[in-house]
Amino acid sequence: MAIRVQSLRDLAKIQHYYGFRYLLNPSVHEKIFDKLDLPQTYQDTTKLKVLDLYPGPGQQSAIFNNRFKPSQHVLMDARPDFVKHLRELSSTPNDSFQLYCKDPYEWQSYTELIDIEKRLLPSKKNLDSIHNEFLVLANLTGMIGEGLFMQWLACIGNRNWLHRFGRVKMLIWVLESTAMKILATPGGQLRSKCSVVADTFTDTKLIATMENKNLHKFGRSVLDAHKPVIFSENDTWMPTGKAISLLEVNPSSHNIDLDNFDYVTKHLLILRSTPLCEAFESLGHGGRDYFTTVIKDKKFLQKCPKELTSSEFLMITNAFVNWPFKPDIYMDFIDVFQDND
Amino acid sequence: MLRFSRSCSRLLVSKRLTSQLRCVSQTAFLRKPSGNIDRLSGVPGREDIGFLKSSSVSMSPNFGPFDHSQAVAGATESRDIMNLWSLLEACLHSGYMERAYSILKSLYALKSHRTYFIDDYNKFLMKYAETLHDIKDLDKKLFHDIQETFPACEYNDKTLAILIHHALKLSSSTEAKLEHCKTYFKMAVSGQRSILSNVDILTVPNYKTLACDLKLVSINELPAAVRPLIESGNIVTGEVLPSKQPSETNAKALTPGEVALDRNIEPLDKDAKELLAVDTIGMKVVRHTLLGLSFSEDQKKQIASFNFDTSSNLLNFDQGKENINFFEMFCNLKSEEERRSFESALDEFNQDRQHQLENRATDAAKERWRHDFEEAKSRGDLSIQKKLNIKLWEWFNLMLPLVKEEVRRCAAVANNTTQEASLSPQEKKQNKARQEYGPYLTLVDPEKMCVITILEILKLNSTGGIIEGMRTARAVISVGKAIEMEFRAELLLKSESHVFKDVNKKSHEFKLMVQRARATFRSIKIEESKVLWPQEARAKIGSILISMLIHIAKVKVEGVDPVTNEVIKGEAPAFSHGYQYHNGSKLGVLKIHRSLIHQLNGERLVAAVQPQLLPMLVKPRAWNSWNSGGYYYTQSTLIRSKDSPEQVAYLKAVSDAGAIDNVYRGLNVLGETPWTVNRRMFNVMSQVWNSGKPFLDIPGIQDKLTLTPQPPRDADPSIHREWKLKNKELANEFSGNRSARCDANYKLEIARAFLGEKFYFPHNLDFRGRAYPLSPHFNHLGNDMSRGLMIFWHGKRLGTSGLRWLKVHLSNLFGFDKAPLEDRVSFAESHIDDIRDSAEHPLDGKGWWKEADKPWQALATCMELNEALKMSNPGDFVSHQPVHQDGTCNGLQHYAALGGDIEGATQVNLVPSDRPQDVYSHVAKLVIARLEKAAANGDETAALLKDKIKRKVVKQTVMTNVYGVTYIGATHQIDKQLSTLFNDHKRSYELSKYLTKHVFASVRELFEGAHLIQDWLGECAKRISKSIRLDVDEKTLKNGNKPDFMSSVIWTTPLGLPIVQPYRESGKRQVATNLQTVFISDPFAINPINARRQKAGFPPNFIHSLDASHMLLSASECGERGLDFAAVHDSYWTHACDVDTMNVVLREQFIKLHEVDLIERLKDEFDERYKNYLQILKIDKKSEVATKVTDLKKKLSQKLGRPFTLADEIYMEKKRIQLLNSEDASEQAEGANMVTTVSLVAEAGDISNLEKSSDASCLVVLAPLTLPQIPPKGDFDVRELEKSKYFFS
DNA sequence: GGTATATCTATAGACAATATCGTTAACGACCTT
DNA sequence: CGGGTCGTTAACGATATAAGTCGTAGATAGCCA
Repeated sequence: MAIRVQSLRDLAKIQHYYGFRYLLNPSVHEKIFDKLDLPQTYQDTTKLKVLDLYPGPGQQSAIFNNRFKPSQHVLMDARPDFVKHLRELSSTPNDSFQLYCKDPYEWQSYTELIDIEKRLLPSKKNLDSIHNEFLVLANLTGMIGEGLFMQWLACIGNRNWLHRFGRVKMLIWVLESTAMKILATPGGQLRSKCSVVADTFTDTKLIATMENKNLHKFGRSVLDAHKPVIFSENDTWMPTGKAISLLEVNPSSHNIDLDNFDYVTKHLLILRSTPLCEAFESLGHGGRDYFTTVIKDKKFLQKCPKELTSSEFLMITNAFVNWPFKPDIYMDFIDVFQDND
Repeated sequence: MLRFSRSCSRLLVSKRLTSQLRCVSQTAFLRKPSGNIDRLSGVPGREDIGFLKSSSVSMSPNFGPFDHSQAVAGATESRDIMNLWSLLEACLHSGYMERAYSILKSLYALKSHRTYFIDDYNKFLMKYAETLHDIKDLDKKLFHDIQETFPACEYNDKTLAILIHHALKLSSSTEAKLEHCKTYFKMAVSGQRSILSNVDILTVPNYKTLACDLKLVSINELPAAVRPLIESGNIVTGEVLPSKQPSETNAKALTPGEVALDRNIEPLDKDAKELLAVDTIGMKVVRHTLLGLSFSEDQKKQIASFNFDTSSNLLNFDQGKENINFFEMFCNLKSEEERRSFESALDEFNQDRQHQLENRATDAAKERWRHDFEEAKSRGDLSIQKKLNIKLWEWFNLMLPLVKEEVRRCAAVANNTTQEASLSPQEKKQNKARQEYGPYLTLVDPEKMCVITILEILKLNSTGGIIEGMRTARAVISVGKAIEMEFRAELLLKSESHVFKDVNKKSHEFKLMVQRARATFRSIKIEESKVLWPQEARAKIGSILISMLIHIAKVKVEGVDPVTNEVIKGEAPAFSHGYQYHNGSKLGVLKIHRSLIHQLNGERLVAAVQPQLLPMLVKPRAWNSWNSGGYYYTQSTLIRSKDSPEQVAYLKAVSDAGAIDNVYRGLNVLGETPWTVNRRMFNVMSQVWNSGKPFLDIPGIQDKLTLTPQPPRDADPSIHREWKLKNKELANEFSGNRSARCDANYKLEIARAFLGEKFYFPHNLDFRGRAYPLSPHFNHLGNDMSRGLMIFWHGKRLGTSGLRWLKVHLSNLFGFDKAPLEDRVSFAESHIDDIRDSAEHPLDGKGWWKEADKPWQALATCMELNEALKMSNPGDFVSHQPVHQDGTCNGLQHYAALGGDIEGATQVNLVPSDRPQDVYSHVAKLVIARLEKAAANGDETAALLKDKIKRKVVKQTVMTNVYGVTYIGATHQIDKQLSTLFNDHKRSYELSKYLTKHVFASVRELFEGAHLIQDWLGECAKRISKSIRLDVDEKTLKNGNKPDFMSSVIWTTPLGLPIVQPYRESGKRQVATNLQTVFISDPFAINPINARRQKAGFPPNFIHSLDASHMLLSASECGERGLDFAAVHDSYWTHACDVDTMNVVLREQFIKLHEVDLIERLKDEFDERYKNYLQILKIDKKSEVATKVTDLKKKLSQKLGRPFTLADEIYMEKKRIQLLNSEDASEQAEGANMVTTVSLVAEAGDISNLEKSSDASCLVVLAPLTLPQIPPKGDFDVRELEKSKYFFS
């Protein structure tokens, strides 16, 4: 039986949105799913298991469920007002549509769901292709959203958390500003560590985004390449003043040590506009001497970090790993602020 | 010609400071004295210990308020002035006269500075004159400048002094000299005497010429400090005149016998001569005096062979060498008279050593490196693991040419001798930067700069939470500051030798006179050096030097090639500049290479301690003004308030009015107590230290930080997170241990240097008036270890009472301090065997002393007691051990006295009683009672905890509760106690949180009165910090109804010290340096206050200001009675035999302090100080007042044709007050008739019942600032405590 | 219905610092009337 | 000679960074009479 799809007006009656913003207009959702062409990945939806994180008012969950009829659809949310609403929604006699009242922010919640209570048991797939039986939906448009997204990205790099099951596709709603950071291109204004990491470990696409005056900041190339569905802010609730975007994250197959890569990109991107030959010195004692010896390409050494592609960063990381006098990357932190003159 | 007079340069400086802080504000009209303060004088006939005089001064200050209006109009200008000054000074001393001249022009352009401009011009003239050969040129230059370039500027007597000095120097004939000087003296602004008072310009020979040769002035007109020098007539010739009775003050310093010795010094000098031929005459006398005393043959030999040449015999930082043991010699002397002459000889010797010490520190370090290097070279030792010093010497030699080259370039830029055209754009930029920092970089000898840079960087290792390095920002500032300090010291030394040049110090007595004259000279000079380099300049030169060091300093390194697994040797920079992230913000770090770190752990770096941070060998310069006292060659300020120009201004005003002499008196007593190192304790500690093992609070040697093994890559994120946390914890512990060991090392090494020496601690105050020694590493406020290392230099016979107190002291140190005194005595007596064992076998015995609360001090006391008990009459033992008397929860004692709260007073032993009350046990009991009640109601947590509550659990929290500990802080304290009982970290924290609530509630219950006062203080602070002054600046109000609050809480302590809470928003800016930009705060910026900190800090700060007053009062009284006195805030120390006297004194002083109702006086002071201030209130929209206000606003808004803003409201009210305070009766009437929003609210009277919090139904109004009613005072009479045995015990 | 209490959410701020980039103000050279 | 225009640059301000904040104030709900 179909899950109830409600009007924006009705859903807006839920008292607290906890700073999150959701696309509620069903027709836009349908348009998005048309564009996503999920059946191509999930040919047999009877085997499809979906983990729906921060489903909130559950509009997208309902539409998705009605459209693809996955074998299991777990909605994880712990926020009282939404839980109340979702409980009603999931009370329809549809076994696959299950509410799990735990906070998706806690790693603990997943361990309990999967390893302890064994309520959701995704299959483990190899790294040859995108996981075809497991999908993650999430809305990270709240305050903690950006941080959580970055951590999930690290999980993809480490192949832990949900990504231990394989290359699990994720459809994630994020703030437009976050999406811009993730999709920033080499040389671009917003190029930063997270976009390099996203480039390296995933294939990420902008699927949909909210109409606003900042759209152009995505860059023509991104808009042209991804052709996102554009929707109006009136299709969403609640108005937070910040636009939201939907990203499709496809983990790529890779075999890279995240920690070293992380260290190198983090440090180089601090001096994002300094030529490499100088910026290398900030990687450790004698960095300039070492890297300028190892890397012969003079032109490359004149480039600056913000212009580098992910594969160039990879190359530097490899050189770093082979450096006999490399610093201890795990000592790269500050302890408590203690000051005494 | 408009003339203004200034009698001496000190005044000049003070005026100059005033100008700097002065603000062109019209606030005077708001500050009509109301006579409120007069009312405060209270009981007639009671003496004023400072408050009355001081508060009346600070109430109507001669400078403006500190807020945006100051910040914008005044402060930016005063910042400009300060920057220009420091640049002017730098250029003058670097010899960039042209640039200096153009800076003068800029200074001249600042109108508000105009009156003080002549001082700057004089500085210029002084330097300029040195380049001339004919006095006429100087004359011409001056009159050209005064008439043409700076027409609004008048010369003063200092200018004339400069002219005279040069006239004497440049004129060849006596006639010419006479003529010039005559002319100049005729031009005197306020008399010849005034000209002659410039001892920093006129040299001693000048004075002599003027007085003796030219006979232009009479000897009586000379400044007092110089007069004896001239009178003795012993200037250039150096001939020893038949000893005339030395004039005035120094008469006492010499006994006739010594003078006699002076004259027939030859025969005795013979044997010494073979050993050392370098004694100066003065030192011969010292040696001679010493040899004349009744020493053992051995000691006489020591003295005879001791090198009294101070430059080669500063402090002994050498492990192998044993310095002469003055202390032992002193103790062995039999007669009082001998001891006195010994001390005066030692003091004289130490004068010279202190002088050397403060001036030669960097050279000493460099020499040590060179020495080690050459020694290694001669041994042919070229091993890879070179000794640290050798490495440093190599770096020094590599760095020096770079620095020299940079200095050269800076000079070239400054002299415009670069070929701008031929330079690349980058070099042009560089040169531009050089123009800014160049003048500062060319002041100090490049060699010294190199040494300073290296030392500073090594010292900063592992600071700022960076594991193997330091923050860049800190490093650059530290280096810059160190350079500046070096410059100041050199400058002082240079100008001193200028003034005293040609003065031959051949005679002993003459030397003493010179010493005295020098002291006067120094005081003037130090006070004058108010100019500080801007942070920016410090950062810039620091970064230049550091980047050069980074460039050249290399270390040998080993690493494993990850591919081939071969061990590879190589060379890497010893320092590396990089960044780290913390919470998403970047932090510049300067990392030190591991191999160097390793070496640093093993070696001692003590030579790096700046001498300004060591105890002094001579009595500190006595405090007599807000910036004069402490060390001889470094300026220290009375109050440590580096970033609060506001407090400095108040302090200055009060100090100039002479209202805080009581503070100076107390502080000087603290500084005059001589100390020495407890040699036996030092030996025990050294032994422990050298073992490298952890012992008591000394951590063991640790090799390097090893992190826990990393979890597998695909482990759950939570596991990764835990791993990271664990690592942080490890690193924290590691660096904690390292710094603890490092700190212990500093202490021991300093102690080693001062073994057998007599030393003093110069003190100053923190912003609340609490006294701290200026030497930070080694002082009696330190931990148990440093306290155990120190004893009084003077010894006093124990006597019966002393012996008893010594026993009590031991018992107290064991934590057995809540029993009646008799019991404590018997506690010690029952452990006689343990005491002997501990004293005689500290490390290989039973180690009873280690069980004490304060083991090191306990051991020291055991040793002292043991020695005493060995004697047939222990009362005859001469004891050096300080004995402590501590208040029982001193904060609460003050609260109880303030509130007259009998219950509280009883608890903290203000009320006489047979046995001491133990607050902590009492609170523990209350907590248990509460928990039991809760447990009975079925609270499981309570049931679980109720048996766990011990005195110790609550102790710290009760103690810190008075000092405003936060809920979180208290929870941590309790958790520290509980976590030993529960294994589960999280669980114990939960329990602690629960328990904290109950402890707080219990304390509150027990000290009801104290908490009422605490709340009252807090509420006052809150209202004050949320108040608005009437004449605020527009900028303050820029954001609607949320103005920036600018008023800090200000009060006057009973001793008259004005306290300004310095809590303001940080206001930092980015400054570009060579390495990176650094984020530093601008000391001149006046920022909005931090209301939360103002509120949270006030109650404890107020109490601290009281306990500080009590301490200083007790100190000066103890000094008066001839006691040696020291204090750690609320713990008072003296000789065992003097404890009884001290106990009387401190009780008297406490009573004296609290006889006045301090809270009432505080409220009156607040009412006066914050009169006419406004507060923002939210009241019920529907109330009558609210409607009136709304109507008025509407009306005015229509009239203005725009919304009526908060700024308008304030402006209107300001106008009204102005009119009301007017002299003109019609204006007064007009003011009385004026209706403003504020007047409407004020008319309504008490509107506290109308206050609302909800936003919807309330109206924001301005109301006059009112402070809450004082809580009622209880019946406790503070005089009772006179008889309380356990008040302090 | 009202008020004392406990829990919940929203919210700002301390990004306890620095590199970089865009905008604006200021300055100066040059040209035309 | 004045003024206007254009170009350059210094100066200032804004923004992003990393990636398990957190403390608090204010609102709301749960409580009782």
